[in-house]
Amino acid sequence: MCSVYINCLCELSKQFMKIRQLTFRLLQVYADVVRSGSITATANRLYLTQPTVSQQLKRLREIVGEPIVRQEEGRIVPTEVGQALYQLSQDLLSRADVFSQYLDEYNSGGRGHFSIGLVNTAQYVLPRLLGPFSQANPQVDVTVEVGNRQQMLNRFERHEDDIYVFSHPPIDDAVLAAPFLSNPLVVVGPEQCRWAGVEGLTMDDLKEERFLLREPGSATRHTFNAWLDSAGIELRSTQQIASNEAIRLAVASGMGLAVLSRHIVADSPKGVQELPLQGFPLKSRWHFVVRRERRLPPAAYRFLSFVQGSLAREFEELEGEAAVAELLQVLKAER
Amino acid sequence: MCSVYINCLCELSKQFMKIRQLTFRLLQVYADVVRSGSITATANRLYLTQPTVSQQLKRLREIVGEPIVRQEEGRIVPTEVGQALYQLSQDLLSRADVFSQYLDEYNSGGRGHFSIGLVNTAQYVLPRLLGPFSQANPQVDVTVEVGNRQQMLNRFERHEDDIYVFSHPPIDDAVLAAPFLSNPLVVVGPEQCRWAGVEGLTMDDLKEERFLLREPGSATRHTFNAWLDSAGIELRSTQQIASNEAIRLAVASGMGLAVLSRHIVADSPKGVQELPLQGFPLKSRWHFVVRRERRLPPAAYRFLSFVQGSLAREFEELEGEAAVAELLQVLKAER
DNA sequence: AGAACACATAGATAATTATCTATGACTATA
DNA sequence: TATAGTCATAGATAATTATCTATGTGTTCT
Repeated sequence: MCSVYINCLCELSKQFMKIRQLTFRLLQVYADVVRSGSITATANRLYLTQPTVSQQLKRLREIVGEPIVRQEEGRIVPTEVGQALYQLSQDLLSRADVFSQYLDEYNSGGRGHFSIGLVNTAQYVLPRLLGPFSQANPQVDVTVEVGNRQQMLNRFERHEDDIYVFSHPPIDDAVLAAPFLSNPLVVVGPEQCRWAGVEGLTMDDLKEERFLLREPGSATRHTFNAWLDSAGIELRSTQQIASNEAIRLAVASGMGLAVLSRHIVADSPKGVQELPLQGFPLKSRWHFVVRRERRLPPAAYRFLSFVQGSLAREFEELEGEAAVAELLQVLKAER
Repeated sequence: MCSVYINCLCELSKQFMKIRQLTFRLLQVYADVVRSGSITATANRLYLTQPTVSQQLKRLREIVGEPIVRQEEGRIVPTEVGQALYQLSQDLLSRADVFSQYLDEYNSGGRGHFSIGLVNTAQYVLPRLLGPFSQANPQVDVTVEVGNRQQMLNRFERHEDDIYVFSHPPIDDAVLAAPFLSNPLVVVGPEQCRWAGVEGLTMDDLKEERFLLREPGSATRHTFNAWLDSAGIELRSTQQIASNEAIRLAVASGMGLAVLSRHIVADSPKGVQELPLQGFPLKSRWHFVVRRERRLPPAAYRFLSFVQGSLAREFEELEGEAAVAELLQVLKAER
């Protein structure tokens, strides 16, 4: 038995407490005995028999290596060492208790940490969900990661975040996705765009325009391309710009038109306007994406619940709310 | 099995940590794993096998109810809960360590408490031992009880103190006594006493004098009486006074003569002087008295050692030092 | 791809712990 | 001085824990 080695090391210096055998149970029992001054009373309170408690005390005494209580006028009173031990017990037990409370909070999701990875476009709406959530759960600490679709896919592959937001969830069996919010894509032009007032505007009218596009990995671009393909249209002139914000500014300064999430336009409409192109807005939706195998931190779960409770109210997204509700169901079942 | 009841209470609220099974050993192992980031390394360091450590972690995980570590790039890293648990471990272990140190100090006698019961007369010399001891051992807290012989005997009977000092130790098998310091009894008279210069002064000369005596229980009185008896002398006139100090003052004011410990006269010689009566000083000695069955607090043991080391030096009491050394031997053997 | 390493799991066993019941000893109190 | 109450001890047993060895499963480095 290996324990021999270590015990030996301890035994040599003789007077050390045999700390390795010390359990919180013993301390609990001991503390109660000191408080009640009676072994029998403690036994009753803890649903034990009196000899059991006596023996626990004996064992604790052996662990400490010193008498810890004595009987005095019918009461059990701690010796000097016993008093120090009692203080220790109180101290240790209350600390363990604090930890236990922390665990509770952690499990309820009211405390802790989770990280969420957003594709660029989503950063315009997620704050509207995260803000109120953080307000309501100040002890929860959220990390928000933002990147373009490819970067987010990389993070996703490496399991780096707890929740992801994609327009087009990666196809993967080990993944759960819930479309929680519609993300209408609209065509935007500069403020004084000549197409603005045109009724029944079609893509045909715009084919001479230059279109400013996100990089090929981008979901917005992908959706737009798919639509162009299905409509059999090819753009005459395009230019690639890496950020939505840069695109908006470029559009405002008259460099061309663009397809953007309507949320972006709503968020910062300066210098641009939505054009009433037929067939638009293109429908698309953001999805919450979580990995099946990854145990979702309770705080992340709580966030999803929170979102589920506010989509209908704040965003009139009944479908989204239902989808998130279903996601939560599945997660709960798998826990 | 009774454990069922309590477990049930816990199980109902579900997420609580199973604190009763938590041992310090587990925390030690866990803390080491977190520090080293490796199960195998910890196993080696603690002279265990790798599976043993793995299983300890598993058990700890079950106790906590949450995953506490995960493997990440070959290292074991704590989860969020695991980090909190690690902090807890450190905290608890260091507290237990402090207690362990306290125990050491207590056992070495360098810290703690003991009480010593003195008969009145001894209070004139014991401070000369206790003072330096306290100075050298500031963490030791000594209670000194003082009373007349009868009062001390009562305390002794009730096991109220750790060490007693008597001139005449109570006869009791369960008692160890070491005569540590001589206590010469001398006859004293007022400063201008006519007997002061007389050569070959005998009791016969003094039989007309009034003698001021302590109460019958007193050792001083007892010794004096025994001497009177053996010399076949009966005193003409006596008066009983309860305290040595009061007797000294009474003698100084000419109320009579008295037999007192020479230490008292040495301590406060004002108004009195020793008379050169033949046969005096009467020999007597103070004894340290301890009960065999009572476990002497280490601090008390340390005090006796201290005394043993200073008697020869400070009091030229070689015999006393030997007697205390012997006492310590016996105590050590009985521990 | 193969070797080396790190961890997990299974199965076995010895040691320890947690309990109980029964009984004995001591101590107050009626 | 009975009597009741409190604690200690003994003896028995079930449960848990601490270990090991052997083996399996992934990573990581070459």
